Amino acid sequence: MHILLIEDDKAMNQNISLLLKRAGMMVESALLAKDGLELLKLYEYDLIILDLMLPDMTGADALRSIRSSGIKTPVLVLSAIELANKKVECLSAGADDYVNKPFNADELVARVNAIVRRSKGHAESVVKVGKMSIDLNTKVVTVAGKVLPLTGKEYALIELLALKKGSTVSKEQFLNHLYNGMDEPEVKIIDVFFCKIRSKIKELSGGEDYITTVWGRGYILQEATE
Amino acid sequence: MHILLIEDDKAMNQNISLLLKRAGMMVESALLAKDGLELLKLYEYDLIILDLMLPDMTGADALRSIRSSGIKTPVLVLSAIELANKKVECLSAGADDYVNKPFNADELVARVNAIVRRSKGHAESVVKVGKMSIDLNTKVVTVAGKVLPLTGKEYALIELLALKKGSTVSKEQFLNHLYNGMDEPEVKIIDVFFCKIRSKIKELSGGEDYITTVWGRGYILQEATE
DNA sequence: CTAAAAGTTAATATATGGTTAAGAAAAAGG
DNA sequence: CCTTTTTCTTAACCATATATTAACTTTTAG
Repeated sequence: MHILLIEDDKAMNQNISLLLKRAGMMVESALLAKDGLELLKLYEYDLIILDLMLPDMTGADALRSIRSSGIKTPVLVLSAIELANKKVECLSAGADDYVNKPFNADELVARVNAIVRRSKGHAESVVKVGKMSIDLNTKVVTVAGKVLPLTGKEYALIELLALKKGSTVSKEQFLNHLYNGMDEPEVKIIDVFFCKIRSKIKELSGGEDYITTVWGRGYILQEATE
Repeated sequence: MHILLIEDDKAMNQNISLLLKRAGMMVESALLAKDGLELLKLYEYDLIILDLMLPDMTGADALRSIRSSGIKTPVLVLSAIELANKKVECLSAGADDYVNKPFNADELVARVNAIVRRSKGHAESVVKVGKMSIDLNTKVVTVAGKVLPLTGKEYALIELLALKKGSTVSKEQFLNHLYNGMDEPEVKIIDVFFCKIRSKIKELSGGEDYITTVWGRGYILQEATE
């Protein structure tokens, strides 16, 4: 993952850079907005981390000039000051997230990952099976054009099926996806959820159902073959 | 992006023109204020770059005459001299920004982009949902033509909803927007605020309410669909 | 046939959201 | 400063949506 870091404070710049590199990311630094913009014209990045207060340009202006030159790379704004209207200005100027200094290292890494994942996913985030389409970004599942009303856990099941489309997913994998090993309920819950999900899908599709049971192994997302 | 450049010095005019064109902008030049005003009556521009010292009129006078003829196109004033009172005079006569000569090429481009962006944004900073409209610039929310009396935090909630119109906003996101991670109160506060906001909206709208709860995920700004 | 696996349904438990009131904190006014 | 008023926050309650379990039925493989 390539990240462009625009931050004038050298110590802070090095600090963040190290932090991100340790998390396996490739970081390029710029001390001025001007330099950052120059780099943006030459290379492609997955994310821009932008300090709000730079000597040559305010963060919001830098952001606007990034966006107006047609660059759609996600931007995370870093700010030392807590000003609500700055935040609003940045978000409306096209920022994807806003983090205050001082920040927690792990949180920053997590946010960076989240933003990049979100932006990458955007291109290929809709999985389709028959009349059903699963948008992994907005987390909305549609059947025959209508929204499938799913609860959180129900969605999580379909999500995993969509992510692993083409291969069978075991009940243990579902449990793991839903509870991460913490306070896992009984395996049976998976059957119960699929029962509910299927009846909801059939209601909208007119009897069709895109989840196939693989006896003894789990479930797989595919059109019913009969 | 269409720019009108009013600058009498031919070398400088060509210089700036080239610079802006290289940044992908379309530039039309005028050597006299008179000519510039004539062009403004005929065509529409996204920005006017105006030299402060022109042979036939001072920049400030040109500016006043532009504004008095009802043209709201943003103006960036270019000046060879750094006189604080000139700057103030121009800004109060309706200029949007003020740049000194000599200027850095990249900076000028950035400022131009910034101003245009800002001015465009200005037009679309009002988010509307049903009878409710949220002006992100003046921070005033209106329902059925009447001003909705909101406290600071209450407004901040609606503001984030408006910024993220079309997608669900989680309670954690609201907390972050309101408190920036510092001394965050309990999540419950979000429910309490929405309860109050809703009752205020309903009072003015006559029962309608434009905030929809997405169970387990957050809130979303949209007309009640029933 | 039968034992294991999966489907289904209803009941119970838990989590989340709506609402209100009361106390704490902050802002406004003297 | 101190007082008054407004705003913010917490706590408590209830209603409802969701999650989980349990019990029972159906299907499947051998």
